[in-house]
Amino acid sequence: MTITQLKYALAIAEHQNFTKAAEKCFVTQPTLSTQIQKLEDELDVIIFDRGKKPIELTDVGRKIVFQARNIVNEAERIQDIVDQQKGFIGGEFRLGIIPTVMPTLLPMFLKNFIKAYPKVKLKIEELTTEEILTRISDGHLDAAIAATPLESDNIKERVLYYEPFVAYIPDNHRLKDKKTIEIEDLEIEDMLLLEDGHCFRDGVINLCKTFKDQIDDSFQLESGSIETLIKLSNEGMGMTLLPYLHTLDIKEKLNPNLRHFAEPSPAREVSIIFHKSELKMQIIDALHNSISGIIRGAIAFSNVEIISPLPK
Amino acid sequence: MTITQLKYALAIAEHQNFTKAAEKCFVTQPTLSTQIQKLEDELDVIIFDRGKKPIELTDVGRKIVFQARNIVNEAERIQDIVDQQKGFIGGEFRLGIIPTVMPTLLPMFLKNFIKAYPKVKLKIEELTTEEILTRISDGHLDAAIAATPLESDNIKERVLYYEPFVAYIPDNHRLKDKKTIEIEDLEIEDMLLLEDGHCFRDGVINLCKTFKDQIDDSFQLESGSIETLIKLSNEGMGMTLLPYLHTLDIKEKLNPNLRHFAEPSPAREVSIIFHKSELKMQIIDALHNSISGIIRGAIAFSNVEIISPLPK
DNA sequence: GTAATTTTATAGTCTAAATCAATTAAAATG
DNA sequence: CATTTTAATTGATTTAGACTATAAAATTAC
Repeated sequence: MTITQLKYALAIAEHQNFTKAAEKCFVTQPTLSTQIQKLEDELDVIIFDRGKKPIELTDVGRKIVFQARNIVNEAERIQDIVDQQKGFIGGEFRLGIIPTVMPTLLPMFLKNFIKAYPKVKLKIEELTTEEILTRISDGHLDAAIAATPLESDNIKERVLYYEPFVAYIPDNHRLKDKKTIEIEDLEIEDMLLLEDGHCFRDGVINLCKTFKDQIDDSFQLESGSIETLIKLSNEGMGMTLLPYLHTLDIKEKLNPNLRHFAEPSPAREVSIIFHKSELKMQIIDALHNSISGIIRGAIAFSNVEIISPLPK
Repeated sequence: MTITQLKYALAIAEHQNFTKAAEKCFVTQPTLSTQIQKLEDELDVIIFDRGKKPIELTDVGRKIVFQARNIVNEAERIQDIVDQQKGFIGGEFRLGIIPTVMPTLLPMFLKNFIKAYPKVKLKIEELTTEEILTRISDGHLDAAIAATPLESDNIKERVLYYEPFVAYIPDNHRLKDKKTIEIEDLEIEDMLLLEDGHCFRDGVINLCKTFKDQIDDSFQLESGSIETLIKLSNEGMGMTLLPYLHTLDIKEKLNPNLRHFAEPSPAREVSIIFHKSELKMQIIDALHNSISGIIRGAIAFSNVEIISPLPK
């Protein structure tokens, strides 16, 4: 049994197809066929059920592939150890970011980061929290930036910053004349919420929930972007809540519509999250430092109340 | 990087010697030399410092070998998964047993066990608790039978039975005329204790400690075997405590010297312990079942008070 | 301080294993 | 039923792993 064979098995399990898996492994398809056969012969079990199309794992196969994932992960940590020893910070790094963080945070730190760590090949994807969790678990992402705490078993979190919510009150809204908003003022019925893998949205719902127990989701409107949200709000669909960093680049003429909360401000916790195996930890540390440094100048709030992104 | 190379590195790290490691791996010494060189070339680090005799690990080398242990352990679990799937219970299994359990328990279950599981090649070693803990941690033992709880990080425990202590009171001892012994009767000064990787001995000391805070170890005598202990006791060196199973095969003429404790009897907890990775769990389960079944007839006590084997 | 011994590294050879290109076989699709 | 997709097979080629023999280096013995 070799690590290579296990990697092949993982690729086939993932793509459910020898040919595609072979491409991903940069070998020919017969190579995969023979290597998997050798593995199956050595263990004397059938791992893949070729009877079904697309190919499926047998029951043992599923367990073996799960364990193979562990072995391959642990094996990759050897290179990690060496990199750490050499102080080398580089290689491919796949980072996921949730939609409501992506457009504000990324421009702030990316330039600095690639300058500070030119050997790191960052591959950034905009993903929902849900997608992020599965992709960190299955090894397709090295880390991600999301609202926390998530309380997910296989995933560790390291807080980057706390981002207060700022209310956007359209003209003619009942709260228009208040200078600062109280949490008690929020009514889920006249609030526009952003669908964001449920995470930002659930955070806001939790905020209102403390004062309203019954929520009828059918009245809520969900939009795909902060910009749409503001436009809808301006057309009289209700007020909305914006993460603080988004308010920094809002058009100046709309600024009068922004209302800060009375302290402690409701806020979301934004963290870099990664698999508990702590693979590529040097790069995660580098990202952490890089982002923390940038954000320190932008967010000065200290007295905040964290809103959980989890439903209920 | 191959699993084989990692195994070679582990062997060399253990024996600090290429030649001896080669023998253990059933290959020639040049094979090890070249494979380790290939591994070092690929990772571009030096793992072994050949400058020193005996050979030493470099700092990175130590980390790499530690990780290699993880990888090899995880890799061996693949075969485990397959065995479990097939219901196969077999292969080599290295079991450690502490001295005060070995002579009584082993004859009781061994015959039955090898009959029930003929494919398991049991390798049994008599070891102290301390030796057992290091050998389970470094993978030289698959499991062991010892007094518990041990509260060791990497090790899981599964209780096999509770074994009460029985007092052995020599003729002319101050307690000779009591029918049953109370814990309060015990005096650490006239007690003979068996050195047993400190575990049985510490258990008894704990027992007395509840009534005496100061112990002067210089007065205590330690012997290597239960038989010697009884003889010394008979020569007026003091009373002693025997684990219940030992009293079953004591010579009949000495039986009058045995005194049971008033309930709840002080007892030791005897468990099968194993690495937290739960490798070869089917065999551990088989041993557990086998021993539990046998012991059920022999020990009928229920109202017991557990004495911890840990110092202090 | 040199000889003997132990231990690791190197060289050259052999064998087995891994991979590839080309082809066949089998299944799914249209 | 023909076409397409996909896995298995074949045979050649390259690579990797292991061996024997030997050299080099270090340690120990005398």
